[in-house]
Amino acid sequence: MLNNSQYIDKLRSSGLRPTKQRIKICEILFNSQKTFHFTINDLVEKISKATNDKISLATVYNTVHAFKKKGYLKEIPINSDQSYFDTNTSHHHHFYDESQKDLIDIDDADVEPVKINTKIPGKKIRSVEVLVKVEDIKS
Amino acid sequence: MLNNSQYIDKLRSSGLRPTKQRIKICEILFNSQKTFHFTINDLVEKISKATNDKISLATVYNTVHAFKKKGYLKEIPINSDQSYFDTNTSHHHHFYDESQKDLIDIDDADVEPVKINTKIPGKKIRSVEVLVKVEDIKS
DNA sequence: TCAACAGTTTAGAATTATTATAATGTAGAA
DNA sequence: TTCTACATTATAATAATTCTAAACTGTTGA
Ligand SMILES: [Mn+2]
Ligand SMILES: [Mn+2]
Ligand SMILES: [Zn+2]
Ligand SMILES: [Zn+2]
Repeated sequence: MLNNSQYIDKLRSSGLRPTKQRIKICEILFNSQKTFHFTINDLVEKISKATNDKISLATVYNTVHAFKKKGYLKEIPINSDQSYFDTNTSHHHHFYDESQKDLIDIDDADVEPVKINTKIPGKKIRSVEVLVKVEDIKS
Repeated sequence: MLNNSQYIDKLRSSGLRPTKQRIKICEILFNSQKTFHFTINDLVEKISKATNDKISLATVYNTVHAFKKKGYLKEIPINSDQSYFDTNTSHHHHFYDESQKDLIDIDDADVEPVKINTKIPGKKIRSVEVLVKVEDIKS
């Protein structure tokens, strides 16, 4: 969607230096029409397919965490050994296909707002996430 | 709540041999009035306080996974490095206090049923879980 | 009663995701 | 161009979890 100079602006305006590595990761994460879910490992593979210059694993972690902190990525709580990240930062919920180990967005229009009729004193709500685990019908 | 012979029956009827280690873990997990949440590490600490006989880490993992498979424990998807387990296997949702790293049950009466108006062909729903992340108001 | 077997436990090694370290490199300001 | 704070990197460290393979034990049925 955006070209490099737009990523550079985006990074600068976030207080992040537009380094080669961060721009490349922006291209991979934010160039596509569709949003998607990924693990750090997925991202490392995408990077190695997209470029000959390697980006170190530490930088991938650092960048993903920086983007998450800036709100450009969300981390999705799937109980798993690996963290799942989401380039779709709008409010939405997920199916998790346990047979295929696949995360699928649920269109927000398809979920009635979740009503919680209780609260915890001294705490404020940061997010409300619904995870619908599904599996093959036959199993 | 139950005494040892009841745990033995419970284990036997589940097809699990009632070994010393499993009975001890049953006592720790299911003897208390209130249900609770724990990590493997929490459980290991409880065991070492409750008995002089050590139970190896591998057995703790094996047993927790066996109990989960039998439906005596639930695993709660908090994105974290550690798995959280729940002795409350009835349908309910959670607050996760990000300031205190604390999991708190939400009484099921306090949550309106979550309505999902879409489905995935060939898949059936296994669970619907709501996670409400909260933090200190000041932060 | 007890031998035999399947299932279980165990210590320790292996694996995997993630984070820390500390040296080197670089973007941006002056 | 020079300087400096920030970023990247290779590598080591850490931490959760799983694997391995040998020793052990609950149960069964002769
Ligand atoms: Mn797990
Ligand atoms: Mn994390
Ligand atoms: Zn999503
Ligand atoms: Zn709970």
